[in-house]
Amino acid sequence: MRYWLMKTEPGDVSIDDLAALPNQTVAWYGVRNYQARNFMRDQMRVNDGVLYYHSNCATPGIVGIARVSSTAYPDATQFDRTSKYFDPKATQETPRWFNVDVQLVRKIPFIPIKELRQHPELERMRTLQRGNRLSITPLDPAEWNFILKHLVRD
DNA sequence: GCCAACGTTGGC
DNA sequence: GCCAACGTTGGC
Repeated sequence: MRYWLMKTEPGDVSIDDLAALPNQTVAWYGVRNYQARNFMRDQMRVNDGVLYYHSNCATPGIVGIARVSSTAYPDATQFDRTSKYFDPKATQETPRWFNVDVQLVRKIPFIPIKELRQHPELERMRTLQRGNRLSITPLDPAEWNFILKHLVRD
């Protein structure tokens, strides 16, 4: 069982958008970075833990807990000419991009990135590293446990 | 296969 | 809106 932090822009699929979707599940489409793709395709398993993170917004931070609810399958948007994620080099026979499904477990009280930065236990988190731009990053179990035990208040 | 130019990400 | 950091592209 692995743990992940997955970024989304709230204008794209916010935590409330996710909560309103059928089965509270979303296909994690649109990832066009090979490292992030490989995490989904090669390492993610059903029931892996996910921290749902809002990025590129006024107050970035963790907004919910989710889980991986499918293994990876070809990202449908790569074949869709009308999608901004269309990839002319991808074919049905040799898809280039993959995604998993992510299902909401529960919304949590907002944990801003500012607060994450205050804890030495989390200083090695990939998301907090300078220059990090990966939208999907692995979390140490220790980091996951620390956040759930000490930072999640409900 | 190098590497400069370019585009994107994302915190601030 | 700025800009540092990074990934990708494409000419050579």
